[in-house]
Amino acid sequence: MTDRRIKRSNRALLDASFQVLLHNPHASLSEIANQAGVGRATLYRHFPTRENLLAAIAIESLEIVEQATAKRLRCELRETSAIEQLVSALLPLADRFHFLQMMWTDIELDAEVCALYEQQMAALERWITAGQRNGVLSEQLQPQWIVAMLDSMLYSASWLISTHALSPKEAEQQLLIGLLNGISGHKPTG
Amino acid sequence: MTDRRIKRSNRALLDASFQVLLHNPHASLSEIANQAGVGRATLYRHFPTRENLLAAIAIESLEIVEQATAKRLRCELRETSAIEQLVSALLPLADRFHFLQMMWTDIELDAEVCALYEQQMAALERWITAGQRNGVLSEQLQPQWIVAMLDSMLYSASWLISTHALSPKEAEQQLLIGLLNGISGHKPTG
DNA sequence: ATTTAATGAGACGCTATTGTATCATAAAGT
DNA sequence: ACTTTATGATACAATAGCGTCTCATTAAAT
Repeated sequence: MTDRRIKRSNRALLDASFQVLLHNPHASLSEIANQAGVGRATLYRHFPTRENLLAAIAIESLEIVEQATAKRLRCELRETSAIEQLVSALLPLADRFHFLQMMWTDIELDAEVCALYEQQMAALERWITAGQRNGVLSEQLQPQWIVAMLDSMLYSASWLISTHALSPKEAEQQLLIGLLNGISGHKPTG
Repeated sequence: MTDRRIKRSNRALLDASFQVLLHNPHASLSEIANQAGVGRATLYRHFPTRENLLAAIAIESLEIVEQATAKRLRCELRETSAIEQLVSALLPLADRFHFLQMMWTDIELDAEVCALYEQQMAALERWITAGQRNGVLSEQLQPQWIVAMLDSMLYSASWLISTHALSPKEAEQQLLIGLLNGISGHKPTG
């Protein structure tokens, strides 16, 4: 019933377009098709319009993130190690965050993208609020600000990794210290 | 000697293009010229190419940032309040950071842009390194990571302000707490 | 008042990209 | 083996944006 070629082309296109657009947001659909090893016509058969393609990548990205976080977010946040684990799980996906942020202007009009995004944001905010109740997270900060910090620091980490300023290991370490303790010198040790 | 009209058109173009591109990165030069209340031909007389225009905005943005920070960065970082003052000075310029980040792919090829950028980054890193020596900033973190955190959190703040999720005042407060102390609950108070 | 030159309006050619349509081929399903 | 259909190649029309040029107008400089 379902032709294997469809799935194969679809994968090749989603993978290639993600990689190509990540490094050149202005890339034409021809370039993308070439990089995917697929005819331009085939690209249009799978994704009728450019917006459509971008939305598809965004949705896949959001689903990947969801898959990596869903289990962790389901159980209540009780100790700091859970945050460390979340960051560890999310950091390898920083490219996806990068893409979503970079293309936000183009994809924010898509209903499914928005729905997924808001859904995940809501889940994350609930998790964080629980963490605040449990004393793991500061109650001085608003949940949405903590979400924003997490998001933007993942982006920073991926940036520094991609420019080889930091190794992935270093980046993760720095991110956790900075996120959890801030940048202040250790005055609490007084 | 110098015709006032030149300066006036130039200002109108720089201001309008910054605002327009901030909200629609794909805006055409026609739209920009319209918004500036200037003919399209005039735009081309001032900025021969699109890249040229983008670079000009970037350079102006970097100069604005430099003007706002130079004095503060010149005197050594000795106490936390200096950081708070830097953030206060920088937060109103978050739109400029936003622009630079959003257009980075398009402007990173310009020599002057790169020079200004690296120069400011270097100054900031020196300031931070001094702050670490003085015990104001954590020595566990690499200067470039602290820079990245500052940058990305300014971006986050401007985002939340622009979406009306946080008021400017709230955003500044949350930013400072998060940046200096991190998101952890107060375990040091034990 | 006269000269200078920046501007606005518009026409023009050019290129790149988009999206559609066609048709032979070859791979997959039965 | 036979049928179905996804694909690749190609041609095509349509659009949009870019960059150049011209010329009358009008503001500014002297």
